Amino acid sequence: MEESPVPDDYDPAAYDRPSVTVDCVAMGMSDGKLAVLLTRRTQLPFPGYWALPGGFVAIPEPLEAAASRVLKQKAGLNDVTVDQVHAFGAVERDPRMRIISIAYRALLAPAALAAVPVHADRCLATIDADGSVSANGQRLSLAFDHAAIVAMTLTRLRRTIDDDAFALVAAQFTLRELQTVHEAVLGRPLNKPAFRRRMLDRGILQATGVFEAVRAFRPAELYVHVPKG
Amino acid sequence: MEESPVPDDYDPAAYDRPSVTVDCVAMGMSDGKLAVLLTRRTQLPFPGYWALPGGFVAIPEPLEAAASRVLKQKAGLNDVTVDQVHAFGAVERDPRMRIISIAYRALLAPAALAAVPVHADRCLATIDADGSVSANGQRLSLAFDHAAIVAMTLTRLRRTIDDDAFALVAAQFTLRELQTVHEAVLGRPLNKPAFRRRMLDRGILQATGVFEAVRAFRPAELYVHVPKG
DNA sequence: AAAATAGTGTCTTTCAGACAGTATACA
DNA sequence: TGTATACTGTCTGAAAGACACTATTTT
Repeated sequence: MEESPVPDDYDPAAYDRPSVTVDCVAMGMSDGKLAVLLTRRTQLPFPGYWALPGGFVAIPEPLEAAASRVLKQKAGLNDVTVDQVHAFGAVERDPRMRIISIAYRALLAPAALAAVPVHADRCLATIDADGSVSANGQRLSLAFDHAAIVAMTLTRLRRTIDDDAFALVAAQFTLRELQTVHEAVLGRPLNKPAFRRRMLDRGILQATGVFEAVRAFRPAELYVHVPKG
Repeated sequence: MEESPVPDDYDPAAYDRPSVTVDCVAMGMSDGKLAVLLTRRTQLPFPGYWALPGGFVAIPEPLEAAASRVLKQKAGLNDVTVDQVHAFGAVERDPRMRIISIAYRALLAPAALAAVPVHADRCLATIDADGSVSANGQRLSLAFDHAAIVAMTLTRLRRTIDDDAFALVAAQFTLRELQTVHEAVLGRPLNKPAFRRRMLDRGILQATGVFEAVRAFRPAELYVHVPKG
């Protein structure tokens, strides 16, 4: 029970190695709902399916750098901060060969999301309250285990939404916009006075004295996020 | 900006691949403190350093299976449930070559932990409140980035201690024992009446009517954990 | 003035911390 | 009876839900 088939002094280069990829869950607010960026596959496996943008990790490349590179190459997104979600390593998750994929998530501000061109092979799909993905009211079947990746990413985001919501609004935002982000991510309505109290009591919001562009009715004050103190 | 150096139709087998390992943070309660199982390295790199038990992932082997296998081979632990913590992929984390390591944590009941034989090349170290690791009051320098792995594992465990504490006590336990686990993991004392109320109000504890073995003073009642309802 | 949204005051409930008290075991 | 621990009663304060209210803007 004590001897390993992989002793410390063994040369790791002698082993067969799995391939390692990163898959990116790039999310943002679109039309009041949480959206995720998908690319359409053209090759086997899963031709024609929607998938998360992903790519292989190069040998001298840190994992986060690979995820950032993928977002730049596949969606034209520059300087995106990514956070690791989970490593997915089921043996049969790719039918071709053993591929371990490390999922990263990116939170895009409204302007960044709107700047991503959408065309036949790239779309913005909605993440529903149950973690499923849909477009035009139609639920999508994603390639590989990407549905599970999105679902787990949503679960994680719900735990950290108090801090992460600021990455999903513009630099200046109204409390109603912030509440909409929370509601879209959590998948349920929130109590307005309680939400405002809770946010303002945290001491990380600063009123600007400026109000949003005039709409049909009373405009709301704009706030900025000042982290820490 | 649109063309990737790793197009979908490229043969992934043609790429250089990193090695992939798992490292295991096997934790349990020892002497009222949170402890972690370490093995001493005998080979380069980091000869003589304490390290987390780890090993390479085989091609047809799921990641969780690799972590379980490592714990069986390196510590004689059978049927251990493991949970993924994080994938560590800094380029220089192993000076020999590019190795991406996926960290798993295991929670050991007191009996399982006590059954692991400790000798010159295996020890139980204490995880301190700040996430550092020490033995005999002496802070240890761990091999590779294993100190960061332990620290992140502790951070994660603190978020889920309400559910995970039951894996760190025996099948029957007193509320004081349960509180000691919470306090050891959180690194701070807890209010006794509040803790008891909170645990009992969850409806997942069942009093057995049996009391612990008589000690110097009044013995406490034993409880069992009944998940869900 | 009507309509619609921004923003607030306040009641109630829930729950955790604090602290003192009672209960039960052994020496 | 003393001592140390198990366990509980109750006060207080913090924070969230609910709901109605006031405030401000355009039409």
